[in-house]
Amino acid sequence: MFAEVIVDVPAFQTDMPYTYRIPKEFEQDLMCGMRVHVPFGNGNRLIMGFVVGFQDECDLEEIKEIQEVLDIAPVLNEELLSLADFMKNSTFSFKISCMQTMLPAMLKSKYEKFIIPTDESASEYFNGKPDLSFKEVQENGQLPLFLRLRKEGLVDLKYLATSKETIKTERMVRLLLSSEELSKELANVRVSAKQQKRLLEFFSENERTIFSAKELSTEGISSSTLKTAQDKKWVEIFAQEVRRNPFKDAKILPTSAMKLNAEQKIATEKILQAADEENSKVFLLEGITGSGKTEVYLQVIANVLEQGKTAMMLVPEISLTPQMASRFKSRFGDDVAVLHSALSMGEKYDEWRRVEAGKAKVVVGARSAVFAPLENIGVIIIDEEHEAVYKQDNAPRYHARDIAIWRGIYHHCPVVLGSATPSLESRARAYKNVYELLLLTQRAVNGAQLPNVEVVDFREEFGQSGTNIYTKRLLERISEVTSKGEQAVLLLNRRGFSSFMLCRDCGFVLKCPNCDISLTLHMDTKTMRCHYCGHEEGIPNSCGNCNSKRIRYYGTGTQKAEQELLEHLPHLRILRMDVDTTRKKGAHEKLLERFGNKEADVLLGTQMIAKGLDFENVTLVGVLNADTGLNLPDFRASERTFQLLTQVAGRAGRGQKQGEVLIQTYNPTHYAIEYAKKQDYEDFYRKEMGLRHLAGYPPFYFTVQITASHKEENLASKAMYEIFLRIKQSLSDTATVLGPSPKSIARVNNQYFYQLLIKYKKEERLEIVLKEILEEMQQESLRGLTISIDREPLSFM
DNA sequence: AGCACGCCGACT
DNA sequence: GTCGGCGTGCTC
Repeated sequence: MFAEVIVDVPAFQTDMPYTYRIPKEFEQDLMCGMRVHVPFGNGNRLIMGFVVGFQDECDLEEIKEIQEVLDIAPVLNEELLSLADFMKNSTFSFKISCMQTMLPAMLKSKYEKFIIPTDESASEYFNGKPDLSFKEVQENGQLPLFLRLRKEGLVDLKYLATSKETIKTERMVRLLLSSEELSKELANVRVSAKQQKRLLEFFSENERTIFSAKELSTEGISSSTLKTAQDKKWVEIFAQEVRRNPFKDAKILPTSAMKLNAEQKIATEKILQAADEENSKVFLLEGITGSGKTEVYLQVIANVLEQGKTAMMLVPEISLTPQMASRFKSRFGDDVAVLHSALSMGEKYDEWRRVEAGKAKVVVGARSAVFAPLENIGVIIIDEEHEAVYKQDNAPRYHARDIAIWRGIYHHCPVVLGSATPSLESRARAYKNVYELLLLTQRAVNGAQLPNVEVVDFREEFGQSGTNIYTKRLLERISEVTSKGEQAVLLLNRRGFSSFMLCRDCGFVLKCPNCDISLTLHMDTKTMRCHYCGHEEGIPNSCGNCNSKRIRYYGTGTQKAEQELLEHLPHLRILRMDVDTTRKKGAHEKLLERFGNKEADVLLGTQMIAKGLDFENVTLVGVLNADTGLNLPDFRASERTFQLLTQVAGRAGRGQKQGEVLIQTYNPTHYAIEYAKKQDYEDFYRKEMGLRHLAGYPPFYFTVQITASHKEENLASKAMYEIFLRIKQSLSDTATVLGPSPKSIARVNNQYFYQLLIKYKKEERLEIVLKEILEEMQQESLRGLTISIDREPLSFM
């Protein structure tokens, strides 16, 4: 018997199954979707691979044998295996990358290399150790020595592959004595053995016979005491598997379903009807902020669970919306698995395993949770479907929405895309009845109204209030609202900005030595860091160009905004929420909890405060600078600005009290701001669609971005030009190609980047042509050239 | 990706 | 002469 294996070598030449002999002892049990370790290549280094098929015979001359089987059950089921095929084809990426992306990082293998003696005469170099780490030998500069020894046949290389997965265990103590034996031992115990006596007493006072070592230690029974007791055969110590539960300290109270209004009811019923009919249609749930989309999700999921099915819900980044996670936990308790980036690798793995074992029937998570190994899915929901984070911006460049729709078809279940400000792509599909549109036009809380929005023109205020962060009008409103005991949320829009260092004398900006980009200031680590290659250096105190000491650091701006606000309104209690204050695990939740407990009057923060906050005492939302981001070279700049303003405006007036929103801007007449003021998505949609139509952008056209990179600039540009010609001749005349052009950040990690953008309506051969190009560019033995293809890119920078 | 092989320039 | 630099081809 032979197995087909996809090996962990993400490269064009190896992106295919390799055949391996199955050891006799695994012939019966090896299944598709299991992980194995196999020898690969000349040196027979060990690497991980996934079994994807079987063969009875194989006519290859040399066949190697599977070295180790890592799983007792497949980690990728049949569905996910065929999803990997879909992903590979639609994102132009390697199969192995797709498969790895679908699994928690803990299931990745790590590889190590050792040098071992093969002859006694070599033992003098090993200091009595059985082997030496290759890496350490290399770092010590001893590599040439050992390479020579290897040529003489005295040492050899040994490869080791290990799965990272660990199962957390806890030391448990079980009493082995009956109650009679216990009292006997207690009577006999020596007076000097105080600790042993304490342990016996503890067990005789308690009914339970099993305690964790941790519990006992809080009772003052140390682990050395336990060891002695174990030697005396009083107790047994054993390891028990424990779940790394990210919610173990959270206090979560159960909640029950709320009453739905008429619109919510219709939406819920339509979705449930599709679920009943096993209809894999896609709904676009367009509901104004505060219209109770979440309650619709919750009731749909509750109903689907009652039918014995499972459910999945994606959110942009759950750590940003802890309120959402706890809302799900409150309603569904331990049926919910939460998967998001703030969890540790172990926590993610344990949540994943609960899903895989069928113990969790609802998955709530960020982008990659779309691959959760749920079976029998009854509904898939994507909240805030317009968010760009649903698209992964490195390979495989998949969009969670596409994966969700694929899985919906596989499971015959509906997919719900929810948003107050749908992406134009989705809204246009609803218009063409590809998706079914469900509208929520009313705020769910009885009597809650959409807030009044006022636009304040910054230009008229310039220099008046002694600050260029706040207008007089906004300061007045903050003062008034907070004096009534109500709260305010202030958004500092940082889109398209990062913190950098600038010399006031010569204008020098500190840049990365490897990439054409300025270094970003990180106050938490006190370093300047490159976001692209990870290069790091200390914060300079003089200019590297002219030696001037007059250096200015442009921070996130939140500190400055806080400081200036305090200068004007010194009595205010301000909570600042930005990268600096939310770095620590759980800090985000804590800040929000404090704000919810009214420990502060004002919550001041960057984009992260725009989403999902639901505090009924917030009656004022201020946007300090609405314009940032409007002028980015991105055709979605207006859409993004409109979305952000609408989202943040939706934080006001969620309870009975009327809310108000104040938008400070230099562009009061820009349509994104005018429509945000009216909170009118539909009008914005029509206006923006008109502009996209004129300019020939999505959703009227599909887009594909091709990027070529090489460490020699002319080779990158030459390759891109060849690709351009090749594409141009194979496209119909309804398609256009923009470029080729150097990327706006032309050099990253000492590689030069060139790109082009294809806009097309219908090109049936495009996928094939792109695959051909990828292959050809490999075979031209243009070494060091990397081509990447991004379908429907969300950023053109 | 990463390993071995093989072909050239810079040293003992 | 040989050590080790990197370009080339291949991995069941």
